[in-house]
Amino acid sequence: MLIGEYIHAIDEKNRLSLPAKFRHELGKKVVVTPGLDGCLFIFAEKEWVRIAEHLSGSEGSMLQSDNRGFNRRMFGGAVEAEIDSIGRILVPDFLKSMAKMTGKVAVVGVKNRLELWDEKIWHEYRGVVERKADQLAERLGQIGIL
Amino acid sequence: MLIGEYIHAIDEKNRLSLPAKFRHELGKKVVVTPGLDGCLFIFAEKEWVRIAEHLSGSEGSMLQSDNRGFNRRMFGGAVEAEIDSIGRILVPDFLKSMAKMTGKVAVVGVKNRLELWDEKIWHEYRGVVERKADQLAERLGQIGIL
DNA sequence: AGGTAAGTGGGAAATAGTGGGAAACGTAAG
DNA sequence: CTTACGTTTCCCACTATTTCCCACTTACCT
Repeated sequence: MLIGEYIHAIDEKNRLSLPAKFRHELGKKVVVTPGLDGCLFIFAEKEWVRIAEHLSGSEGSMLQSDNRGFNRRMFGGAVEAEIDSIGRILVPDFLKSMAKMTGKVAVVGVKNRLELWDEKIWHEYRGVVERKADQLAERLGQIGIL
Repeated sequence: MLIGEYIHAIDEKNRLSLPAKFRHELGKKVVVTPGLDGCLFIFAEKEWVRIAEHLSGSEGSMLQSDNRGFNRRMFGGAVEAEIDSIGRILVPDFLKSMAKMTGKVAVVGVKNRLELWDEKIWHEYRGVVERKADQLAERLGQIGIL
């Protein structure tokens, strides 16, 4: 399971080190796609296949036209990336700019995917979620944590 | 069952000794996550698996904004930590700063989890709860607990 | 009072992350 | 067809961080 948060640098050659902790689970090939809320998603190749099937299978769950748009963005923007010998991937310019990445990037494990955020945007986002304490507590209660 | 309160030091390498009393019940792997009211939660690995399963209940969750925020906090904020040979774990910087930890940490057993508090914040919090104790007791009585 | 267990701290070795340069490749112009 | 330039890919080296190991101190139990 992919969990945890790491701050890494993306350099002028668009190289990004994936945290060592994630490498074994990701394998050597990953897929980078546009994400939601201003981040990018990274899936292990296997997981991507599963997700892709699932997305095309969920046609009924939203309006047809919305579904088409979502799929075009997801699939059209997706890129295969090899993890090189020292654990880095290349993030193409168009994805890098979609996520407004400038230097420092937050690499966040969210169960079955990684998310890439511009560091500043990530911290703002996290702050917003944190302030919704009531909702958080309620959901934790539902799960049986509290 | 995890009960009791201990004050331990967290050093500049982010190492924190877990009280010996808790070690057997926790096993050798634990998961540290953001908690509520400014503390961190620690779960035994087994307990975390149970929680994660509850969280990943619905597959459509990725497509709903509230779920994304909640999952990002729960999974992105969580970290697996091995208890080393002398009973210490590493608390990553981002969690340490989320809980505003500075040197002394209160390690509190709360049934199925541990909570980590900055010592100062913990004592303030406990003071507030103490002052509300009468009201709490009355409520518990109404519910029929006491 | 001595022995054992627990908590704390520091140094050395290993690893991870970053950056730069050289080689390979492709493209375009001469 | 050749050459020059720009881009991409691969490889190496440096630095910072992390991890492991050992030693000291304190507290507790016998």
